Amino acid sequence: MNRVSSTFHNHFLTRSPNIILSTCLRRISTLSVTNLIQNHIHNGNITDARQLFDQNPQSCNTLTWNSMITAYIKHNQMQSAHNLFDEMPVRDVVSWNTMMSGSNKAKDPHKLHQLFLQMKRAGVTPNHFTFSTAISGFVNTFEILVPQLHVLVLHLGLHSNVFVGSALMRGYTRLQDRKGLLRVFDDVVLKDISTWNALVVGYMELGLTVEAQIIFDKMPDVNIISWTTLVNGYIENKKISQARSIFDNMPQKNVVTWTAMIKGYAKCDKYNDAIQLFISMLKSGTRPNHFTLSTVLDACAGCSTFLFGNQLHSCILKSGFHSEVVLLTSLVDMYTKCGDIEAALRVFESMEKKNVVSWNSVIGGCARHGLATRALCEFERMIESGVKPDNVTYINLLSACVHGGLVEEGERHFSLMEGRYGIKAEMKHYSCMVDLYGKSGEIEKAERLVKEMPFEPDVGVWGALITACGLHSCYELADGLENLARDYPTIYAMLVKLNGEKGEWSRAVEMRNKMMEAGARQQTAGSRTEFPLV
DNA sequence: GTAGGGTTAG
Repeated sequence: MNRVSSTFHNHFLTRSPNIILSTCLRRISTLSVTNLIQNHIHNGNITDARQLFDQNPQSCNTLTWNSMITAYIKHNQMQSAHNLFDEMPVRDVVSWNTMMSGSNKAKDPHKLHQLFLQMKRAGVTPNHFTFSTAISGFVNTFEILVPQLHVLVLHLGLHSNVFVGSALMRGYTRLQDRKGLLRVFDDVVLKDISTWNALVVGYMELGLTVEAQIIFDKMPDVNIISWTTLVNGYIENKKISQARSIFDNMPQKNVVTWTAMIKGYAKCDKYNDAIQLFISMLKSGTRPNHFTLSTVLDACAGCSTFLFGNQLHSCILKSGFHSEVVLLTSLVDMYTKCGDIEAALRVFESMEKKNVVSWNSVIGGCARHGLATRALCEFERMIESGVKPDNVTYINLLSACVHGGLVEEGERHFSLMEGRYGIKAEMKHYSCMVDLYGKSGEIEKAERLVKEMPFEPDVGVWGALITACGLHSCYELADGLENLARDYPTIYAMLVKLNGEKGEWSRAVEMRNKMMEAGARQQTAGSRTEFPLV
C-alpha cells in the first residue's frame, strides 16, 4: 500500500485531476484483478482465474502470466501452459524456468532441452533456478551435456548454489565421473544434508561402498533420507547383509525405508525374507503404501505364494490404492506367475488405466499359460487402445507364437516390429524366432536366422537351435555344434541322445564321457539355467 | 510466479 500511496502522491504533483483519477482507478483495478486471479489460483479455481485473465488483458503483467502458467502445470495441464507461454508478450527468466520445470514434471527431457536452447537464443540469461532444473532434467537423457552446463555455471558464478550443486553431482554420478562429482561437492560452500546425501549416492553408484560409508560417518547431520540412501546403496551393490545391519541399527524407520529393504530381499531372490520383513513392518505399525504393496506382490510372484498374494489383493481393494497402475500391474503379474490366469485377466479388465507394462504383463501371462490366440487378441486390443508396443511386448508376443506353434503370425509380427514400430530385434527376439522355427520343424530357417543375426548368438539362441535338433533328430546340424559344447556342456546330452537314436553307440559313449568330464550333469541337475535339456 | 536427496510393475 505504501508504494501505491506514493505513486498517487507523485501524480497529484504533476498531473491534472482527471488524469490523476483515471490513473488511480486503473491502478486499483490492476491490483484487484491480479489479486483476484491469484486468489482463484490459490483456491484451485483455475477456470475462473483464466476467465478473469482473458477479460483483463491490460491488467495482466508478466507475473500474472507466469502465475497462470504455474497453475496449469500444477494441475497437469501442460498443453494449456504451453499455449499461454506461446502467447506471452514478454517472457522473463521465471517464465522460461517455469516451463522447463513443467517439462521435467511431464518427463519430457526433449522439450526441456528445446526450451533451454530457445531461452538462450531469446537472449535471456539463465539463473540458478534454470540450471538446477535443466541439469536435473538432463540426467538420464542428455547427461553428456552436464560438463558443458557446468562450464556455464562456473562462468556465471552459480557453482556455490546448493541446488545447482546437487543437480551437477547427480549429473557427474550418471557420467561415472568421480573427479567431477568431488569437484562440484567441494565448490558448494554451504553444504546442506542434500549435498552430503548426493555424495553418498554418488559413491554408492560408482560401487565405492567403503568411501560412501566414510562420507556418511563424516556427515555433520544425517536424516532418515541419508540412512535410507545408505541402505539402498548397499542393496544396489548386492551387499544385502550390510544393508540389513544398517537397517536394524537405524534410529528410525519409515515406509520408504521398509520398502527399500523388502525390495532388497526380493532383488536377490530371497522372497521369503522379503515377505517376513513385510510382516515385521506391519507388526511395527508402519502402514504400507502402493510402493510397498507392489514390491511384496513381486516377491509373491517370485516364490509363487498364491495365498499370500491373494490376501494382498483384498488389502489393496480396501486400501484406496485401487487406481494405481503399477500396483495393479504387479497384481496381474503375481496372478499369472502363481498360476491363476483367470484372476489375472479379471484384474486386468478392471483397470481403468493401462500402460505398456500392464499390457505386456497380460500378454506375457497368456503366453506363459499357453493361451496364444488370447495373447494375440490382447496385442490387437493394445494397439487399438493407442498404447505403443515396446521390445518386451514383442518378446511376449513372439513367445506366445512359440507356445501356439503360430509360425506365420510370428513371422509377420517379427517383421512389423521394426517396419512399423521401429523396434530393433534383440537377442531375445531372435531366440524366440529360432525356437518358433525349431519347434515347428523348420530347422533350415532356424539355422539361417542364427547365421544372419547381427550379433553373436547367446545361450538362449543356441539352446533353441539345439533343442530343435533334439526334437527333430537333426544329427548333421547337431554334430556340427559339438565345438560349442565346451561353453555349453549340455550340448553333449543332446549328442548322446541323437547318436544313440542313430545307433552310433561308440560316439554316444564318447559324448557321454565328455559330458561327465565337463560336469554337465551336475550343472544341469540343480541349477536354474535357461538352457533346455533335450 | 521458478529449483534439489531415499521406496513400485513387464
